[in-house]
Order: sequence, then structure tokens, then C-alpha cells
Amino acid sequence: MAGEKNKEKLILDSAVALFTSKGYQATRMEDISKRVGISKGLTYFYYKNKEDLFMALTKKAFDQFKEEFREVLRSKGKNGLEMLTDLMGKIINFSKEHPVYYFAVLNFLDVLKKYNEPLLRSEIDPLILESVHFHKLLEIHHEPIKLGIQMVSLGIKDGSIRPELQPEITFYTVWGMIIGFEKMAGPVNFERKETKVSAEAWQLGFTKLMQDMLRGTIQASRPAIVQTSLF
Amino acid sequence: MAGEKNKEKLILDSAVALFTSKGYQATRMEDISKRVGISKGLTYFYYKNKEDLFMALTKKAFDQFKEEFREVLRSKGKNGLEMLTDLMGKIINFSKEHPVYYFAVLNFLDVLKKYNEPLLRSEIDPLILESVHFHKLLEIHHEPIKLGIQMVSLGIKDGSIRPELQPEITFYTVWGMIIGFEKMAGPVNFERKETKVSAEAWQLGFTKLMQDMLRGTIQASRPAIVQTSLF
Amino acid sequence: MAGEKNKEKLILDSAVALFTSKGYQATRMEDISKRVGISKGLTYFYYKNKEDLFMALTKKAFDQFKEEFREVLRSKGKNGLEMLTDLMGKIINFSKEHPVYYFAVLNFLDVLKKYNEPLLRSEIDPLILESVHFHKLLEIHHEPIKLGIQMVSLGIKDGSIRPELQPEITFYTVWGMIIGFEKMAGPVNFERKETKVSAEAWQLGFTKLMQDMLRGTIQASRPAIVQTSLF
Amino acid sequence: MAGEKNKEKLILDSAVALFTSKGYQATRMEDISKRVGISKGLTYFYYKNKEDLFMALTKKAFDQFKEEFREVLRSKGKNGLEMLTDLMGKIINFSKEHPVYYFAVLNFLDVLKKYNEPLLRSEIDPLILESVHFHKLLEIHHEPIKLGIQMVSLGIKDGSIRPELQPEITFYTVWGMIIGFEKMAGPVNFERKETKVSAEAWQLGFTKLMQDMLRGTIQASRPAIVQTSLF
DNA sequence: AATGAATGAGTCTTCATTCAT
DNA sequence: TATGAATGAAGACTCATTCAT
Repeated sequence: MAGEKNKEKLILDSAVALFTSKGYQATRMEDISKRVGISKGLTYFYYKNKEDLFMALTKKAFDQFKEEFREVLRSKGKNGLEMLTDLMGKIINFSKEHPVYYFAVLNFLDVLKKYNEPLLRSEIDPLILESVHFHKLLEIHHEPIKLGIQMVSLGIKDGSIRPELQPEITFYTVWGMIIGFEKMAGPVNFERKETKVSAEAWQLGFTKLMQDMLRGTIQASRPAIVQTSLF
Repeated sequence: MAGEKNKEKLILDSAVALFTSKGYQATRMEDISKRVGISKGLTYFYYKNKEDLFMALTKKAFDQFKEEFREVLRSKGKNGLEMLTDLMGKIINFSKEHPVYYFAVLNFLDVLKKYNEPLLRSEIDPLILESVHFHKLLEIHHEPIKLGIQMVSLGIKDGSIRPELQPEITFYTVWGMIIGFEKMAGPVNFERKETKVSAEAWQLGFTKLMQDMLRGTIQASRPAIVQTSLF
Repeated sequence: MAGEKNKEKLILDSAVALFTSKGYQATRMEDISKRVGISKGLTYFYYKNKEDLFMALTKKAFDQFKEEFREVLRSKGKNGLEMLTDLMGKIINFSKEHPVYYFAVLNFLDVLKKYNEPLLRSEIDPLILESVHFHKLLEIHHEPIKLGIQMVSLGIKDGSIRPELQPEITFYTVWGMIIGFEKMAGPVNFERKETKVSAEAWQLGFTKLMQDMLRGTIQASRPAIVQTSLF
Repeated sequence: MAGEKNKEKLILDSAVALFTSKGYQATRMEDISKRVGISKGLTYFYYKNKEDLFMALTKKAFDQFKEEFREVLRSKGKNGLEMLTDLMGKIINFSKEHPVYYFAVLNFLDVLKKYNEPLLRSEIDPLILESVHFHKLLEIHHEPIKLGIQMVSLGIKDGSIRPELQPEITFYTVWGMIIGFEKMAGPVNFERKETKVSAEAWQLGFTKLMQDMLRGTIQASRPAIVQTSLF
């Protein structure tokens, strides 16, 4: 049929929807199948097992994630620091609009950490290690990061970022800041009275601090643009 | 008896050991009991269920975590920025030496986020919401954060941190950076060739960036101290 | 296959056999499965849980029970009072031959009582309220009773039962008598010396009393038939 | 202390209260102890086990039950049929005011039935057979019945009950009717439209039918008294 | 491609009961 | 009498996965 997307994709979409509303653990393979209107068996025909399915989903998440980076790089008339600022805003949005994708990305970082420490590799579910999609991810997961490093390099070139900074280290730091920012959303919203800080105020302050950290000479004159590009 | 720690504590220690080696999911309540040499029933006597046990563990994790903050604050002759630098190093060590505690702290942040968003609260396992320890955590979880904010305030007073910074926002940002740093350990170690950065180089660079971000006037003259205090 | 009854039914039969010999509580789901030669999981595939299974069994019990009523109504040449007398005998037999079914019917009456009293409804196991079979039972449980009421009406028409009696009330009374009769089997058999009454004598006397209670004008002349129809 | 009833009794009262609100199964020995304010161990000091406790409770239930019979017999100026009518009303009230006692009485009848059928005796929980209170019950359970039989005998003597009736059989029948009446409370209240009968109408009709069944010559002239004595 | 009946290992959890003190 | 920590057997239920068709 014309309107019928291929099953493989439909299954993934169904998984995303259900993981979003019920969480990974609580979602059963059967739920996913039913939502698509196919049988459990067919889902297993396309994906070897639940982990494999999740790795496939993670692959899509990384594609989408990378797309965010690309969009920022494509934007004309922005200097490096502005790009990083935009990126920050975009990723924070991404985590809100595609929480499952964002979760998948973070989860992959955890797996990766274990994968890189010989002692911990055995803790990884063998089904993950068997998944084709996992191995594909090993190949591509750093692509968005490469784009982020590019932004820093651009910033150094255009003077918006201090020239003495090392692009890789700098970008990793920014990326880490973003992850941490997102994680802190819970406590920040929860603090009361004395330590209370509104989520919005924090996002603004956080962004500014990031800029202070990186800023070269050029930037000083255009603070307004930097800030509004956040939204 | 003198040498016999109380069962409650022994159970928790056993849980920490097993969660460390096998992970939370893979550890069965019976394993925990056996390791202590008691019956399954007794474990349920002290902890209502697995979630409750984990919340108790999380409580201990926060206590320990707060202790790290305290130690930093107790150290004499350090200015605010140095304290934050020390704290960063301490937390990163903490995450390596007590991975389960660190995981528990982060996990609590995730729960907290859901807890604060009415739409997501229903996703939290009801057993968690029932746990006494969870409610205790709601009360105490911001204590370490308060200490961190204190450090920033001290730094502003002693001139090691820029006076225009808002202590709460600033500390949240630092704390977020630390979380993110830890998360990135995986990918950073994995990158190859082109983008490769050694973990050590990154920690150094990361720390320095944090300092740049916060630094007031005083600090410029003592970079050496700041760096060595990391280890 | 021809000779292979469907699993659903086999499971129910197995449950009846085991409930008969070991009682409901003492019978484990796994026992039921094993007796059929299938896995535990399959039993849960057909019946959501133990309560659901029991409700399905109760449904069958009511079907069978109703059949007893039907048979009595189908018998030719009997007047209403004779029918009720026959019914009494049939139900007493039913309780002996299908003790589990009889127990299920009585148990359902208990549940129904709670179901009808708002204050007690919460005492009913939620799994029962969730069972499809329970809701089916709510619809059909009065069918046998309707047939019984019919018998009284017939008896009034044919003169074997007093015309001033109200059919519904009268049948409920008879049905109640039967239930009570069955319950009393224990003590009656146990009484000694002074109060001793043989079970047979009691059944006969009981039946006669029921007839006395209902008898219209016609019946007086045919006591013999009424009595022999009991066995 | 003056106001302190002995523990044994307090435990029983606690059990009655909890069985009433939560049911026998759902009530844990610990709940019972806590409600009294004593330890679990002490409860086991007074009652060997849960079954033993329930048998003790059943014993109290029978004492109370017998008291109802005694009160009826003590009432002056009533003939036998009126007494039975009163008894009926009293027992129905008893089942509403002391549902746990009533349940205990009926439960004992079930046990008794198994106890009297050699094939079924093995189904009885051994703990019941071991209970001292169970054996006491075997001795006293027919006492209320004896009183009931007495009422029938009185009725025959005073002419309110047909002289040809056999007192034992007759009373068992009446007792059975009462049990059945109570059991039917559920369905009767539930029937709709066509077969609907109000609970009150039924109780009245039921009582009248019982009277019709037993009535001798005297009674005809005093129907009003008989009916009002019901409440 | 597609179905869905069938499997069974895996685990949490309950609670009556005991016993050292 | 009195405590309450400790036991451990018992059992319901889940769900990822397989496979005959």
C-alpha cells in the first residue's frame, strides 16, 4: 500500500511511543507488536531481541541527534560561540521533545563506558554485544561530537572563543555541561525557599557561564544576540 | 556483641557489594541475604522490598556524598575556587570508588525529576513512593548542594570567584559539569585517532575551564595550587 | 485434532479434579498445569490468574447447575410440586457428585452478597472484580432461579401449590431450604443418642415438610409419587 | 490493673474486629497482636496457632449463639411457633451484628461435615484437629440445636405446631431454612425487574412460609403477634 | 513474511511459626 | 509471661523468546 511505511520502522515508532509513556522495562514486546497491529513473532523477525530493538532505536536516536548538530552548523552568520550556544538550546529541547532518544543516547554512553573498561565489559548484556546495531553505533557515535568540535574550532578561528583552548577538550566539556544541566532539572525545580532558583533563570545563567568560560575577544560586543539565540 | 555490626547495615553492605559486581537488576534479594548469612525473610523484615532497600542505600549514598562536601569545607587555607576544584576531584574519585553510591545519587536525580513533573510522577515505581527512605531523601537531598553553594559564596567573598556570579546558579552549573564529565568518561576514552584525547588531559582541561569560568581577580596568581589540589 | 479437547477446557477439568481432592487453597497453579501436561505459562495464557480461573469454573458450574433445573422442567407428567421435589433431590445429588461446582455456586453467592453491599464490596479480591467470567456470572446467575420460579408458578396453576403463594418468594425460600439442608449434613450426621436422626430420615422428613409448606389441594392424594421421585 | 481484661480475651476481641474488617485470610497474626499491644510471641503463648485461635473464637461464637436460643426460651407468654419465629429473627440479626461469629458457626458446620465423612476427614487442616477448642466444640455444638428442638416440642404440646411432626427433623429443617435464607441475601438483593423481590418482603414471606409449614390449630387466630415478633 | 500458542526460567514477596533471651 | 528477631517453605505471576504451521 502507498501509505504503509515498512514494518521495521513502524515497530520502532511503536517502541518509542511506548517507552515514552511506560518506560523501557515496563514495555513488553507484545505491547509493541500490538500497537503496530502485527504479531509478536514478526517483531522478532525484524529484531533479534529486545536489546537489539533498543540498539536499533539508539541508532536512530544518534542520527536524529547528529541532525541537530548539522542544523546548527548550517546556520549562516553565526560565529562559533553562538553555534555552541544554539547547540545547547537545541539539545535541551531535544531532551524534552524526544526523551526516549535522549535517554537512548545517554544510555549508550553508559554502555560505552563499560565497553571501554575491560573489567566492566562483562557487565554488558551479551545480547547488546551481539546486536548489529550496537556495532554500527560504535562506528558512528562520535560523529555528532566531531561536529561539535568543529564548532569550537570555528569559534577559535573567528575569535569568538579564546584561542588558547583545545577544541576537543573544550567540546567535551561543553557536552558534559549540557548532560549535567539536563540531569539537574529535577533537583533545581525542587529546591525550596533559600536555595530556590527558577528553571528559566538557571538555563540563562548556565548559558552565560558557558559563554564566559569560552569567550574570546569578539564576543563581548554582542551579548544580546547570544542570549536570544537560545530560544 | 562488639564485633557484630547490626544486620541492617550488613544487608546494605552486602547489597552494595552485589550491585557493584552484578548490577541492581541482576542481583536477587536472596543473593543479598545469603551473602550476609541470613534468611531472605529477615532482609524483608528490615527492608520492605527491593526498592525500599535501594532507597535506604541511596540515603547512605547521600550521607557519604555530603561528607565529601564537608571535608572540602573543613580544609583550611583554601579559597572558594580551590574548594570547588577540590570538590570536583573528590566527586570524580567518589564515582570511581563508590560506583554504586554514585549511581544511586544520579538515579535519585532521575526519580526526582519525574517526581517534580506531575505528568511523569505516575511513572515512578509505587514502591519507591511508599518507601520511608525516599521521603527522608526528599528532605535531605539538597544538603550537599547547600554546602556547594556555600563554597561559591565563599569564593565570591574571598575574591577567587567573580563577584557578579549568582551562587546558586553557579553551583548548579558546576555540579552539572561534574555529572556530565563523569558521563563522558566512556566516549572520551573510546574516541580514536583524530579526536582522541586522553582521560587525564581531559580532566585537567575540564578543571581549568571550570576555573576560567568562575575565576575572579585573586586567582590568577596561583594556578599551580589549584591544579595540584586535584589529586 | 479430533480426540484432543481444547486446552482451555482441559485446564478447567484439571482444576476441578485438584480442587476436589486438595481444595482450592492447597492447589497450586503449577499442579493444574502439570496435570494437563502443559506449562505454567500456558495456563496463565488462558486464565489471567487463579481467581479468574475459578470464576471460569464457577461459570461452568452455573451452566451445569442450570441444566439440572432444565431437566426437571423437561420431565413430562409432573406437577409443580413434584418438580420442586425432584429439584431438591437433584440439587442434593449435584452437591455430592460435583462438590467443587456446588462449592463454586455457594461461593459465588457469598461474593454476590458482598458485591451488593457497598461497604463490603472492597472486601472482594480485586482480581475477581477484574475477571470477565465474573461479569458474565453477574448476568447469568439468576437463570436457574428463574426456572425454579417457573416451577412454583406451574404448581400454582396446576393446583399442586397453594394459590396464595408468591412464586418468587416461595422459590427463594425453597432454594434457601436446600442450601441449608446441605449445610446441615455435618451436624445431623454427628448428633448422638438423644438427638440422633439418620440422614435418610431427615431428607425424607425435610422433603415432606417442604411439601406441606407449599401444598395446594390436589397434592394430598398422591404423596407416594412425590416421595419416590426423590431417588 | 482493674480495667485490664485478661490477654486471652483481648486477643480474641482483636481477632474478631480484624476478621470483620479484613477477613480471616487477610488478617495476619501480627495484626492481631499489634491491635492488643502485645507481641506476636505472646499471642502464640495463648493460642497454639491461627487455626487454634479461630477454633477458640468459634467456641465463643457458639456460646453467644446458644445465648440467643436461651433468650427465646426464657421469654414468657410465647408459644412454640412464636418462639421459632422469634428465633429466626434473632439469628438473622445475629448474622448481621456478629458476622464473624456467624461465619465461624457456619464454617464449623463445614468442618463437621468433613469430620463425619471418613474420606474427607483428611482434608481438614491437621492443626484444627489438634486444637483443644475444636474438641470442646465437638462436645457442645449441638447444645443450641437441642434448645431449638425443645421449642418445637413445646409448640407441639401447646398446639401451635402440628402434632404429627417429628421435633428433631423439624428443627433441623427450620435451622437449615435460616441458614439458606441468610445465604440468599446476596442474590435476592441483586435480582432485577421481573424477578425482583425486596429483602423485606422476602423475610416476611419466608417467615410466613415457615409458619405455614409448621402451624397447628391454635396459631390461626394470632397472626399479628407472630409477625410483629419478628423485629 | 506472518502467526500466536507454548515454554519455563526467574523472583519477588508473604506470613505462620519458632526460640533465644 | 513477654519479646521480636529470625526462619524458610510456599506460590503466584511475568515475559522474553521460540517454533510449528
